[in-house]
Amino acid sequence: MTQELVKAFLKPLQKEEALNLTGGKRGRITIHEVASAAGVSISTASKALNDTGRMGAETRERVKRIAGEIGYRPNALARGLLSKRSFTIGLLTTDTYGRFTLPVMAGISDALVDHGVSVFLCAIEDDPALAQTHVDAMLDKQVDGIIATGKRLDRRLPVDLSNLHVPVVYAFTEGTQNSVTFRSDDEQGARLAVEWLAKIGRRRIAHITGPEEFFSVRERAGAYHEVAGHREPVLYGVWSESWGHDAVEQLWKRPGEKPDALFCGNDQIARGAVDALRERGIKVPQDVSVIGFDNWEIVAAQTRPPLTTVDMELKELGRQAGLTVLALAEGRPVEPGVRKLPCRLVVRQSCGGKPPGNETKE
Amino acid sequence: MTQELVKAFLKPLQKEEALNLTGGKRGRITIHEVASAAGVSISTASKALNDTGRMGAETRERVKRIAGEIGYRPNALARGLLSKRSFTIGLLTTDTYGRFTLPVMAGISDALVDHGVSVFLCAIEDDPALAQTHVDAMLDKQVDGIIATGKRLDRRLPVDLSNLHVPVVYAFTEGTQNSVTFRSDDEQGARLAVEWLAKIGRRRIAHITGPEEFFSVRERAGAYHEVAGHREPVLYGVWSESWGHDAVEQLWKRPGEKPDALFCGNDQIARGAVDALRERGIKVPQDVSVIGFDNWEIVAAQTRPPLTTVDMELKELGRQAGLTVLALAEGRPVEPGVRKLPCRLVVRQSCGGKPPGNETKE
DNA sequence: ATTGAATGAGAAAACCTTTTCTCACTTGAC
DNA sequence: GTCAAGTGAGAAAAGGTTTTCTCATTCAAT
Repeated sequence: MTQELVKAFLKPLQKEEALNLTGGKRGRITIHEVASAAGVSISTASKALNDTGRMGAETRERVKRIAGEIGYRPNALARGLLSKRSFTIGLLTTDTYGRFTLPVMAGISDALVDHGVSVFLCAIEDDPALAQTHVDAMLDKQVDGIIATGKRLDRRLPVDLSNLHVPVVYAFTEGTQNSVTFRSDDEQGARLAVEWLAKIGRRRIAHITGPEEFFSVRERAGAYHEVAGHREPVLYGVWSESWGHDAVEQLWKRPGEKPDALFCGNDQIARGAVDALRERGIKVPQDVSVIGFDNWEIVAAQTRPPLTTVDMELKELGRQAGLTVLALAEGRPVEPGVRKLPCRLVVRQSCGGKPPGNETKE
Repeated sequence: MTQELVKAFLKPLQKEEALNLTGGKRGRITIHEVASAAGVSISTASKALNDTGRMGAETRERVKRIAGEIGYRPNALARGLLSKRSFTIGLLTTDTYGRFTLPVMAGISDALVDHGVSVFLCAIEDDPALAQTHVDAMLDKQVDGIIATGKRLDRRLPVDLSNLHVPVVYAFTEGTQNSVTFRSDDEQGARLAVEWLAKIGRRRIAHITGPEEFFSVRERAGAYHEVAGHREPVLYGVWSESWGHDAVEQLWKRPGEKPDALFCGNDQIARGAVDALRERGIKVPQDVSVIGFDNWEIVAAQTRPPLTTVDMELKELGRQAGLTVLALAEGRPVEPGVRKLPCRLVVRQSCGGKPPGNETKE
């Protein structure tokens, strides 16, 4: 037993010296260093660190301890070369502004960081050539998968991802046949908003929204009609504050009874509407309730009064997209199709009805 | 000559068959496939594709052509393993909101995409553990460098990057000793704003800004005093619309002559100020000029009237940070120190003076 | 004809890690 | 005292690419 011990202590020293003389490399610490410091072979070191193979418990512990002490971290490139997994995914987005991409990104990162996966972010405007460049770069780097995201549910990315040999998941953008797509349930979100207005006693609910060619606009308008009926008009326009402002002008110029609630297609429109109402001396929420869509903090929370609005839970959407692409990368089966994630109502002060306080934060 | 040709055509075919039989691999196309398809060795294929080594022009062309035809793309992992360059950098940010990070990111990506470099985006709130996790993951993946960015010039990231063996560049956040840091020249930006107001004839310029503990607030206030003197007060507050609103109330409640211009610390404050002025029946820009800071499109362009504001050129800042980290990664020398990048005045309608039209877009 | 250089192309090592296979040694049973 | 089984650990291959070294051939010059 003593002999073995002596051997065990002599051997590493010899190797160490030899190695230090030859390879005074400035580079990172490799498993080579660990092995020689621990007086074992590379294979044993590897097996010790990965809890695989057969070896004495003492050896395993010693290798692990020494690896920790000298700060060994395995080279992901070398590991990936063999395992065919780079622990890297690509996020492709057309939303340069970041309004939708950032929460999605946060969710993805959040879901994947525990799995050691990093995310390449590539903002491709609507430039097919740029998109292709980025996709190529990602594939060269052996990404385990790609998540495509955009700023519109009904738009495709300017690059075809359908025949890649890595899994692709679509989030908040239109996917291809037989792909997995995550999107918000705008219908349910709109219903949530209108039902809330109804619940707090509003009866004349108008809907001011974006361009009718947006799929989500039509979906939201559909749900609005289902719940609110057809008593008040739907005003289609653009996604801007000034349109919200103008729409209120239009509504209040019409003869007859005025709406007692406005369901707006996004927070910017809602904000424009609130401003217009205030200018007309109409009190929000006492006289008219206003509800937005998106829960874009910077707009919704800074409006006076702060906007009650519908949150599309984009972070959760990103989280699920991340987990899904990971599952696909690991070969686990995933049912293709479109998954609609429910929206959530964020109650602030622009509707009245219920006191603030249950407002959930981002 | 004919014999050689025949040989050249026979050889690849034989090899091809052999390879197809043995290795019906589902994986990507490797240089192996290129070599056998072209009837040359791997080494020759590599040299042909990289324009290195000695070989006949015809061989080189043939290899290149065939590589193109069968869609060969080199495996960046394998390449990186040898070359010690992963053509990957990490972007670390504490700005989860993306207000500052996104333009910076766009600039970095823009500058580096041509060099084949991809960017890992890691949003670390203020969580040191999360930050360390991300940094470790990046280092494991052998990033060629790291860019650290934040939402405040005078704050450090919650993780120490000073002794990494990869280059680190700081952008819009405080760097460490002997590092390269890029930041906006807030002093010059503020001067730009105040001088513009003076130029269009304003004499009583007040300054409504953020918390005094922000370095950039003090810098901007300093420049403001230099140009405008001390006739009007500086109102320190928070970075919100409501503070802009309140500050105007304060200013107009005071006895005596009122300001004819407001230089605001950011666009949100400016917007709140504009709203407050309108509520008081004061016309912008006829009675009072208002100027913001940040050129945050979503706020600046949607304000009525649209805000004249100072753009910090964050995209350019990102571009330079990207090129710098690349230079460092390639071993080119870079002078350490803080580089201040000039701001740019974006003229919209909230100041009057000059008709709109020279507004530059993002 | 023989040498020398120049040319074209391949063999092999290297990068770092994981995994499979093999080998030597110990232990318990006969 | 021999055998079988079990145990601990190392050798070697693999992954895809680049690079250096070596070899064989050609051609010009002696």
